[in-house]
Amino acid sequence: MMSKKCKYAFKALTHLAKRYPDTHCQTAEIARVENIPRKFLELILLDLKKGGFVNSKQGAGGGYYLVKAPETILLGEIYRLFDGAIALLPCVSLKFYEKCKDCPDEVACGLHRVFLQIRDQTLKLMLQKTVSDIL
Amino acid sequence: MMSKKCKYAFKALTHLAKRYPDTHCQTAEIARVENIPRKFLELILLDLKKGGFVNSKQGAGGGYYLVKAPETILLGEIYRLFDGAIALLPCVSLKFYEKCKDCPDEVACGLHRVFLQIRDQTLKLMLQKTVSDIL
DNA sequence: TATAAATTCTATTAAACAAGTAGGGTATTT
DNA sequence: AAATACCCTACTTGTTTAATAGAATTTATA
Repeated sequence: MMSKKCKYAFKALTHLAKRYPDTHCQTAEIARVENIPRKFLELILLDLKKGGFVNSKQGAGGGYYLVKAPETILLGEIYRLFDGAIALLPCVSLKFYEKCKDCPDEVACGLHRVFLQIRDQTLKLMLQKTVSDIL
Repeated sequence: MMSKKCKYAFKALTHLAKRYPDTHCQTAEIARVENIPRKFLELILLDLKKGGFVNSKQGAGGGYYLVKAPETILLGEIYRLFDGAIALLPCVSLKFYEKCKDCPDEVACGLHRVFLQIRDQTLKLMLQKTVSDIL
C-alpha cells in the first residue's frame, strides 16, 4: 500500500497537470477540489518542490505549477520520493538497496531471485507510466 | 516493502519445504539456520498454522511441517496473510477493498485505472509463483 | 510416572511511522 | 499597509513493527 501522502501527491500533480503549462494553482484550491487536508497538502507540495517537480510563487496571487511536462513525470519517481523503495525486499531495491543481515549469500538466495523478478516487472510499469496517464 | 515478519515466513516455509513431505522441524532449528529470532519465529509459525499452511506436533520430538505441497503455496497468499493487500491503493485491492473517501467517482478516477493495471500485473506473478520457486 | 522437550498463549515494550494539526515567518501583490 | 499565499518547524495522536518474556500445555521417553 502506498501512503496517503503519496496518493495525495499524485492527485495534486494531476490537478496541476490539467492547467499545464499555463496557469498556477493555490494550495487552497487543490485541497478543496481534491479533498486533501490543506496543511497536509502544503507539506506535500513543498516536498514536490524540493524534488524538482513543481515550482511556486509566493505572495498574493501566487501558487504552484508544474516544472516538467506531465508525460515526463514518472509514477515511480514520485512513489520513491514519498514511500521509498518500489521493491518488496531491500536486497532487490535499485535505489534503496540494503543487504539482508539474515542472508549469508544473496546470489544463492531464492527469495532474492523471485522478488527480483517481481520488482523488475513492477519497476518497468512504474517508470513507463506518467502523470499524463492518470489524466 | 514487505515486513520482516513476512520475509521470515517465506524463509521458514522454504526451510520446511526442503524436508517435505518427510520430516518435521523445530522452531529452534529453523531460527538458527535461517537467522530468525526464535520467539518471533514462533509467532509467525503460529500464524502460518492458523492460515492452514503448516501443522505442528507438540512435545518432545515435535515440530512443524508443511501441510500443502510447496508448489501449491502461492506467494501472494502468504503475503496477504502477513502484510495484507498486494495492491498499492485500497480501491484497487481484491481482498482488502476499501473505497477512497476523497474520491467521488472510482470509475472516472485516473489513479484507480493506472494502479489497477499495476496490481493486475503484480497479482498475476504473485499468484503464479510458489514456495517451490524459492527453493 | 516423572522429566525434559517442544509448542501455545498472553502480555509487554521501544522505536518508528502515518496522518495530520498548529502557528508563526517570509515574500509578493494591490 | 494590508492582505494573500507560500515556507518552515514543531508537535500530537494513534498504529504498526519487531521483537522479548514468561508461563501453560502437550507429548515422548527414560
